[in-house]
Amino acid sequence: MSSRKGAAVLELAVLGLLHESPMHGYELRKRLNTLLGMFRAFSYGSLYPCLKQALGKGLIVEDRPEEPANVPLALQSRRSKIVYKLTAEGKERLEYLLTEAGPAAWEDESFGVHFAFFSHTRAEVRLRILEGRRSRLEERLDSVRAALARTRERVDSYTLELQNHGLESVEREVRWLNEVIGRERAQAATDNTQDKSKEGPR
Amino acid sequence: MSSRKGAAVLELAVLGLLHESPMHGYELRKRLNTLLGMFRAFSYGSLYPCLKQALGKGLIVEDRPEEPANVPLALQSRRSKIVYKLTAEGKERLEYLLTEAGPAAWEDESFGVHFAFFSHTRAEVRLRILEGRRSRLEERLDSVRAALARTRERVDSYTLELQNHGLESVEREVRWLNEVIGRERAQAATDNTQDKSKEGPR
DNA sequence: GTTAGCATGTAAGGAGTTACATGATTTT
DNA sequence: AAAATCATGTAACTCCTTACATGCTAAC
Repeated sequence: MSSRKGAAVLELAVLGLLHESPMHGYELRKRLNTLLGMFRAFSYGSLYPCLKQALGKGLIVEDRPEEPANVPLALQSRRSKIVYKLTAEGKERLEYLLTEAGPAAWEDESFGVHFAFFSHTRAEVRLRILEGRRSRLEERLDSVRAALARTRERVDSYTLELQNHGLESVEREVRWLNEVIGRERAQAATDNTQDKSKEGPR
Repeated sequence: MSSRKGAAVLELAVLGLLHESPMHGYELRKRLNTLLGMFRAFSYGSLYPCLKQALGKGLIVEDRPEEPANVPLALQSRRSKIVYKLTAEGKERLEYLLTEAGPAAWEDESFGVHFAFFSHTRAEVRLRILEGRRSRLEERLDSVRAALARTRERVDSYTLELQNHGLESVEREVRWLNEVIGRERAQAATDNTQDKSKEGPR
């Protein structure tokens, strides 16, 4: 019961955004829902507990605005903006989460968040996540296509329409992944040749 | 609040599939994940409890295969395929669920299932769901586009890439909805003129 | 006769939402 | 001074997954 697994996706998103700049919860949520707006949305009911937990783990610290010292305690506003910022541990944790290149990085719920912070991810890890995502989608395509081929007879037109739309959407995402992977590889090749002349620092 | 909300999506999918033909759980799950394979997947851990609940509500009945009467009880297999089939109440419930034309029908998680069974849905309800879905997506587009316009300066290239991909995916879905809506309207118009000559039933 | 796939189930728990409750600040 | 929006927080609940546990049936 002691070791929490943590709200993987939300935690990563929060740490990632706070890495760019300190923020308070309300703003964080807006940025979050802009960043991932097309894929998912979070409510305060999950954000604040997540912040609280991250605080408990020492990943972030509160930065409450200074009250002037001469104002009596009783009159100080009991509620004010709380700006959170990343600690060193938080940065470490963020880096760790970004380095995980397993299913946890390429499933539907998490892929978007991981991609959004690719700038902070090593090129090698990026490639593995992109390829993992691609094969995940291709598995799905294969299994649905196989099933479609098997059930040729029963054709409800709406069901078919939906499945075709789904197939096309996923095919489209695979093409996009191919483009991105292509660019990544080209980039990696360039970096490698540069490394040869410059002698790469790990 | 006495009325259960029920596992809306899964319940609908189960009733819808059982309406087409009786089936046992294992097969149901496979059909489910073919039907919605591109959008979501369900595990047995949610399917069986759902079936149990539907059984309790009298929406479906078990159809255990007949054991030959002369086999002693002790030897009868205690475990066999359980074929479920829809009851009259189940059909009513299915029809009710398919008639709901609110957010519950056009949100991300539920739209696919509702669409899949559009054959059993009245034309008027279909249109409202399709339009509801479309405006839901357009809201999302607007809000993300507005946010993008506001934060022009800060351009992380991966974040931007992700947001653009998301926008394009959703734009594509809107175009698809437009096509479907167009076809629906044409169909409705045809049906109306036919109704004039034939005097429509119910 | 043992692996692989078919088939049914349950307990514990994760990740999030909804609805509520409250306070502070800005706009009209 | 009212209304809108910014801001923080919690309790109860929902829907689903994971991991486990079991048994049957066909194929090798």
